Amino acid sequence: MARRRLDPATRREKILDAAVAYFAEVGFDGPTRDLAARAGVTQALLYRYFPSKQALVEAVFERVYLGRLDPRWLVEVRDRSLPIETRLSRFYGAYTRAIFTYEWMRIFMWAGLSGDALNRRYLEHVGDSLLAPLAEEIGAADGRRRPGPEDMWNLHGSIVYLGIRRFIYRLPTPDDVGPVIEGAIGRFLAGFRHGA
Amino acid sequence: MARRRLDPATRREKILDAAVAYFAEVGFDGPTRDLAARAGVTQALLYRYFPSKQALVEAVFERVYLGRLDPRWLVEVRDRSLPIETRLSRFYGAYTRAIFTYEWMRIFMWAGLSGDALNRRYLEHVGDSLLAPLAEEIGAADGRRRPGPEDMWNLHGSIVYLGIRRFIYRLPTPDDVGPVIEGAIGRFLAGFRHGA
DNA sequence: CCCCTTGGTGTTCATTTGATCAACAAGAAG
DNA sequence: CTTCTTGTTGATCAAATGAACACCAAGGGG
Repeated sequence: MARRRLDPATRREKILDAAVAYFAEVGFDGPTRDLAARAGVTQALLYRYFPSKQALVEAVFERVYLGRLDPRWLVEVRDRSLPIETRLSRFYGAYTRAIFTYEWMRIFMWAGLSGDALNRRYLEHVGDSLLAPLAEEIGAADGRRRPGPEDMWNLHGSIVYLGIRRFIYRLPTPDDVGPVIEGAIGRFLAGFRHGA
Repeated sequence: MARRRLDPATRREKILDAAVAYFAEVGFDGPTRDLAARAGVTQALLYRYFPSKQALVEAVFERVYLGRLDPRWLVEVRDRSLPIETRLSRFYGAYTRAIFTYEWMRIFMWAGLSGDALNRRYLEHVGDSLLAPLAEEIGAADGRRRPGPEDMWNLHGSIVYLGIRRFIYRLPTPDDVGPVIEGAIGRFLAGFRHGA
């Protein structure tokens, strides 16, 4: 086998990169031998950089989850000098740019099905720290009513489902998600104002 | 081991029932020994009723997918003597009663992630044979415009995501999904009429 | 009551898979 | 050029897993 020495830091990164792509594709039950082959490395070497497969999986989680959500998004959402439509569009534009990724979407779904606690914590965070402020801003813009949590999850789901169709089910979806998202937000706001 | 003889048909059904529940929970990589234990049967017996694990998995697919969608739903959707809101609510009421099940939702998602062809065919069917007629009826009721496919997927996703939150991510959701669905439909229609 | 069909079990096999370890060799240091 | 550190490999182990098979016994037919 071609034996090239890399310094531990970069080798670890290469393995992690391969692991993210590999687990995203086949799930966490994928054998470490196949993963090693993809990383261009022997299976034994994985265990020099990670004590166990579980540890490698957790490093993948960390790599994928950490630093995805930018706190500045919320600051901009609260900037009431802009119309609520614009703020929501910008927020979900940034949000989908962050998570509409083959790796993120699929690893999140594999982990969700497997019952990983990180998912629930992440989604509780979405509900409490993202959707709640959004609802508050929509309520403030409307002046009379404020969307409830289920209303907000409804909007959220209508947008996220586009990523699910694309990355989980691998179905054809529009290249540019911008207009679709703006349509969803526009309908949500208009529908919220006129009626339900 | 308690050895009770059942006629092949019922035994096969019992194994299939257990397999549906088991694979829904742990995914298709779950070992056949655990499945057999759940079915109250030896692992070897599985191979008397199914030639391979793959065959068992396919039998599970058949059991779960077949006969879920009722053609009568579409007939009722096209009954223009009723307001479009009512027709959509009834349709999605029936649809969610059919698929908002621990087993269906999770097996569908496991299969989707694994890239099973049945999923794509099912979703193409949803798009072509369910959402398209729905869009036509909404267009006819509106008189001027007709929602595009992405608009319809948007409505669909906003509703299905509720099931994803409940059964995939195991997050708390309202016991009665009726009002949530009606809210989503109401907002969609109102938003479609007034604006986007 | 006996027999005999066949549903069911216990055991075993070949692979696969996570993990370990002694040995090898790349490449910096002297 | 030699040496020594250590990144990397090939071989190997034990457990898990899909599958096969000889044998056992439940329970209907005579």
